[in-house]
Formats: sequence, structure tokens, C-alpha cells
Amino acid sequence: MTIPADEMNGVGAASARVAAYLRDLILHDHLKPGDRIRQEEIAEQFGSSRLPVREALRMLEAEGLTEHEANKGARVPRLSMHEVDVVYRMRERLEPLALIESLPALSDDDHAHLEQVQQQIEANDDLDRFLDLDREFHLGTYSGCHIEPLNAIVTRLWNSTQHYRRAYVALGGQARMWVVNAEHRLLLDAVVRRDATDAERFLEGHIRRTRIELSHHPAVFGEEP
Amino acid sequence: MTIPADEMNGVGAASARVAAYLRDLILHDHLKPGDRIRQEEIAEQFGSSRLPVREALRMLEAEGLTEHEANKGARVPRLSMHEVDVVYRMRERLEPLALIESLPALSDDDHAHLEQVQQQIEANDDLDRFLDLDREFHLGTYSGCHIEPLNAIVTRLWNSTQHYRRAYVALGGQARMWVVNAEHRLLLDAVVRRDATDAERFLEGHIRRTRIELSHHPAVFGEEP
DNA sequence: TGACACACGATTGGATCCAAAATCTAGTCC
DNA sequence: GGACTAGATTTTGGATCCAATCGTGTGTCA
Repeated sequence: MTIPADEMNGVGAASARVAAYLRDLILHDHLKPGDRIRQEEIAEQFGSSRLPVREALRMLEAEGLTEHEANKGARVPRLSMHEVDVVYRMRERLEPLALIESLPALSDDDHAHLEQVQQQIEANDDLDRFLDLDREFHLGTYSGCHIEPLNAIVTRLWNSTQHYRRAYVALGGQARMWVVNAEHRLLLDAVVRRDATDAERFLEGHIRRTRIELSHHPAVFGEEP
Repeated sequence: MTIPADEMNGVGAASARVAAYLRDLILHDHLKPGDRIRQEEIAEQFGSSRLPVREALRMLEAEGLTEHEANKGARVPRLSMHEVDVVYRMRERLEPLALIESLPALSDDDHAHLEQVQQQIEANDDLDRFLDLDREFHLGTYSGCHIEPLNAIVTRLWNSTQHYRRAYVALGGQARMWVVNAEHRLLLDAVVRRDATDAERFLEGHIRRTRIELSHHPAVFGEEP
């Protein structure tokens, strides 16, 4: 019912606007795993035809945010605990690569921005805001990496696990926030020093610890009737 | 001009048929990096409207086989040597994960099939056939992995580098075919023994060696008039 | 002669209409 | 009473038509 009022509100790509709108809904948990997405419904909210919605759903499918079955429509994918575990293992292996590619290209301004984001994380106590800031922090450390296939896949992995990350933090993960901050600080320091070895190690450890803590919270993955 | 006559020739998904057709063209080098894909042209060949073509192009974009720019159309992406190098590094890190997931689930029949494919590789001397068989061999070793995000990304990485793999083999890589076969044999043996450690090591080494040999052939990436 | 501007052709993006498939409901038969 | 079938509704897939945008080529003016 709410008109998006997104970034590219002007002319150009209506399908991109729809995609941005749906992406936002999914990443902020207004559409949850298992939810069905009806084309007409979205089209109505936009006052557009269903066509841009169809294209948007294809784009989101590319990002791992929706899944599509012929003649049955689009849904937000539901991942099992094991699948999320493997996606985290993928992140452990891939993101250090993006970081290594990015490190030499990050400017002093980039470093300052990361420092500022981390300060906001430490001062913050809102769940949704933390998820946004955490994403901005990590993807920010990769912003010097200009290998498109790698960027696309890293973003995809983040997107497809966002819901479970939220569920975990909401389920008591905040108590471990000091660990997150310590890890972020060590990582950021290595980034500023452009120490690839340390940065890679801290990043992999950070993701790995999160994966293990997630695996101790099977309730996050319990399907509800 | 040739009608696809694909698997799903019946009713259902015309866009999927178009996607399969274009995928085949790209993987077999009838569409090369930099080539533009005109929607109307493809639609005409299929006797369909442009709409399924548009959806097909979105699907292929998801697989990394095409890239799309607003109001400018679709092209087959052209990767720089450095980009291909990074994609190979991604493969080095990701594919062992798929293999580990797959190993315990592979049946004796699967092993027999892999053995047979490898025999065909050793008996073969055709370039295109080698690429098909090599793909079947490696993806076959991952066929026990049922983590969709991982499968999708591995396939994507293979797709986006297929052209350069072909160019490398065509440019004299056949002389090193015995190395490929030795590596495949060691890998296959580890797979049959369900030795995850060895399998992972051999696979990573196999991809790494290919990456390094590719980097010694910059001609593969030189743009031709 | 060079550069800017305008207009035309080519190509993609979006809307509306129609067809096909799937799901849901109700009714009937065993 | 339960289960299967047939029809109606909902939803997606595809075709055709129209609008917007980009690239290009030509012409004119400084």
C-alpha cells in the first residue's frame, strides 16, 4: 500500500524500482521465507502492469532472494539449518578473497567511513539498524573489489541468510555483541594497516564463529504451522 | 535458424526453452564475449514474441552468462585476465566444499559413471567434446551435493569461464592433457575411496594448476578486431 | 574544417489483452 | 462417510501494440 519512493524514482527502470522495493521487504523481514509473492498484488501497489514485476522477480531470483517455479509463482526460499551452515562455509571461503582484492584499493576516506560505521554499531541497540550497519560495514570492506562475479555472489550469500541472521540476533544474540565488536575492531585495524594475512584470518574467524553459534540455535530454523 | 528441439519441447516454459537455447549457443562459443544479443532476432528464430526472450535473458544473467544494461540490451560478458584469475580462485575455494558435501552421497553407480566419463575423456581428441566431458566429470563429482545455492554458484562459475577454457585448450593446452588425466585419475580414486581430504587437495590443485597455466597465456584474453 | 544540434532509425521497456495451468470448492458416486 | 472427479476461480505465461530511449548520421553554423 505504501508507494516505495525509492532512489531511482525518476524515469528509466520501473522493474529496477520494483526489485528494490521487494528486496527491501525481504531483507527487512516483511516478507519471510515461505511467503508467496503474487505478481498482481505487487503490480497494484505500484500502479504498474505485472510485467515489471515479473522482471523484478527474475532479478531477485538471480540474487537468491526469491525462487521461481513454473506456473506456480514466486516464493521467498526457506533454507534448512544445514543449508545455512553450508552458505556460511561458502562465506568463510569467499569473502576473504573479496577482502584481499579490496584491501589495496581502499582509500583513507574509506577507512574513515568504516570507522564511523563501526562506531554507530557500538552505539546502536536496535535490531534492524544493526543488521543494516553490519551489512554496510562488511560490504564496505569489500568496496575496493571490482570483480563483478565475486561481488554479486557475496551479496547473494548475504541476502539469502539475512532472515536467519536476524532471527539469531533476536533470539539472544545481542548478549554476544561485544564479541562482534571486538572482531570488527581487529578486522578494521588490519584493513587500515592493509595487512592481508591478518584481515583474512580475522574475517574468516568472524564468519566461522557466527556459523557455529547459529548452529547452537536450531529454534531459528524451526518451521511453524 | 535452427529450431532448438530441446528437452522441454512440449508445453510449459517457452522462456526456459529460449534460455536453454541461448545457454547452449554461449557455452559452445557460437555467441562469444562481447557479442550483443538482440531480443527480436532470437524471438524470430523461435517464432515467439520478445517476452520469453526477455525473461530468458534475465535467467541467463542470473547464471552469469549475459549482462544487461538498461535501454542498451544484453551482451555476453567479456572478462579480463584478472577477472578470470579471480573466478578461478573462487572455484579453488568453493568447489572443494561442494565435493565434500557430495562425497558421502555418491553411489557405486555414480562412481561407475564417473569412471566411464573419464575413460571417454582419455579416448577423446575433439575440443568441444572434451569441454562437455570435462564439465560432466566435475559437475558429476558434485552431484551428491544438494545445497542449491552452492550448486547454482558453481555452475555459474563454470559457465562464465567456459569461453576462456576453450580458448586455452585450443591454444595448445592439449599438450598438457596427460596432466589433466593424471589429476582426474587421482581425484576419482579419492572420490571412490570417499577420502575427503585427498579429494579436496587434488581438486584444489587441479583448479590451481589450470589457473596458473591460463595466466601464462595472455593471448587468450586479447581482444580481436 | 570542426563541432554542435537535430532528426531519424533501431532497439528496448511497459501496458493491455488473451490463453493455459494450477488450486480450491462442491458435488456425486461408491 | 470418504474419496475422487468436474467445474469455477485464481494466478501465471505469452502475444501484440505503444512509448521511451539510445546511437547515428547528416546538415548547418561559427
